[in-house]
Amino acid sequence: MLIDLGESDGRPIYGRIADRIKFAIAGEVLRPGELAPSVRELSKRLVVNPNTVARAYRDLQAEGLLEPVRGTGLQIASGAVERCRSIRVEFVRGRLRSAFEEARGTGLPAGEIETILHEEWRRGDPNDGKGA
Amino acid sequence: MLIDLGESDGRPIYGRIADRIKFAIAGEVLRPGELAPSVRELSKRLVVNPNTVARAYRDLQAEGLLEPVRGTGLQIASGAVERCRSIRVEFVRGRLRSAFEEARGTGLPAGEIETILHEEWRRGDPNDGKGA
Amino acid sequence: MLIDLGESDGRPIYGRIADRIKFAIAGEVLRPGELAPSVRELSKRLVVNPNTVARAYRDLQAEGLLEPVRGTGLQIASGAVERCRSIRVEFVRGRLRSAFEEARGTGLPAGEIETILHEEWRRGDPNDGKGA
Amino acid sequence: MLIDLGESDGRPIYGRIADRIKFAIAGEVLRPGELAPSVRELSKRLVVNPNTVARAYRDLQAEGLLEPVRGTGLQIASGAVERCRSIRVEFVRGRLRSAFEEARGTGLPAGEIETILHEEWRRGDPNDGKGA
DNA sequence: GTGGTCTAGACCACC
DNA sequence: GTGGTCTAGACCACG
Repeated sequence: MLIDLGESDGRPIYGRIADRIKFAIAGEVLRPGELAPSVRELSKRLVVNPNTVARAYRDLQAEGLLEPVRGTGLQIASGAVERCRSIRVEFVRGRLRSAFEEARGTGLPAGEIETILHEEWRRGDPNDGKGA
Repeated sequence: MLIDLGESDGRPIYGRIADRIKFAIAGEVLRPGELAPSVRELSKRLVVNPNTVARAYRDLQAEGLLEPVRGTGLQIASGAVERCRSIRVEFVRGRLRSAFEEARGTGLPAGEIETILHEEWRRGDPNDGKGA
Repeated sequence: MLIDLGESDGRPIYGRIADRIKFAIAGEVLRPGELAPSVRELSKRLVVNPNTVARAYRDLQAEGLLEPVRGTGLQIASGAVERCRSIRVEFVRGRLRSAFEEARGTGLPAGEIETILHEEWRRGDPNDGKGA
Repeated sequence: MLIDLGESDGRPIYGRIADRIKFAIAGEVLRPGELAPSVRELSKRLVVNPNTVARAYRDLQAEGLLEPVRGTGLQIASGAVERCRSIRVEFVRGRLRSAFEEARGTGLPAGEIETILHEEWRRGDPNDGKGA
């Protein structure tokens, strides 16, 4: 799970870690009541400074998605799934929106952008070319 | 021309200046052989430190889009238009690709992402609803 | 290491710093994966403004010789040694070529230039006279 | 004569113009008592700002190689040939010396530099490969 | 007038 | 601690 942080596109590592946790909650890979992976373990797995993971967890606590359990660790909060689902959708929406805005900002004709859009969208589609 | 840098989205100013120049070259607002606006003039217009503009121009020189003419200014290089055009489409392609990757990384079902994609794409389309 | 920038021959400081780093990489004084000296440290050692060192490092990044590691420093890139080696010989080749062109441009007979060439080449040769 | 200034290697134009004049005097293309080309004419031929040519001529006057003749122009001074000859040799010597110093400064083994040196020297030799 | 170099110092995000 | 961004202002060479 969430071993990979994707490309280092300039976004802070802690933010990407937090996002991954959110998506894992939304996808019910992590369920309410379960413990999030420990800071030490996760930092080893990601080959990242423990402080960085701690920072991600701190942010998640601030958002009410993780709750500390004394002497045990951090537990996924009860209402977390729903909140993460909408976060997830809004995340996607925001990314797409700003990508489109930037693309249009170049002055390229919309048709040309749309062509690229189709190409790139298909490119990552695992079902593409399979059949039907 | 190119007076506006758009929203301060966190990207560095010098990068946005460089982009504007690129798009101006690609759109033939600035043509090869012409001089780019002087550092001092542009810095006044944008209410920005001259060093910031200079940095943008330096980067553009490194990409071979501007050429210094001693004591005169910076001239748009001869092959600049073509290079800018390709830079522009690669820029768009890259943005879309990483947006899609991030969107897929959330674990949202592809169909749902596609829905959002359509919504957001139409949202910015100035011609939308015209033909209806 | 690389404490000395040599004579102030009119070339910009940042360029000489960048050259030193390149030569250090080519000579494997700095190896891929290691961190380059920090901007602040090096600027102190060279009694130079940190921005000046930063500019040198920025140029080296643009050449793909250094890679940023967030919050940690700048790391010598993996392919850097080879690239530096070729940079180094191309540097030498270019200097010699333009020196020869300029020399020929004076209209001095080639034989006379060759004489001076031999004199000057021997002049700096530490082994000269040894074998005699 | 001296229509070409060679590559714009970063050296100031006025300096290169002055050099060309010196070499022309040394090679007796321009002889003492003759008039140097007028500022206007030369600036047109070189496609250069007249101020730039004027600056070169000013420097040459300061060195005593050109003398103003009232209402007529600038005349090559009487002792100019000899002085230019030695200037020419020293110019070549200086260029070669600094090129060698820089080449050695890279840390490349002397043998390797010498190889490049031979290659580059032959490269510009018009007699090379002709025969004998 | 032009760009280029350099200094000094502030502020930021990240690890 | 690290690098990155930006400002302010001085100084230089060139045309």
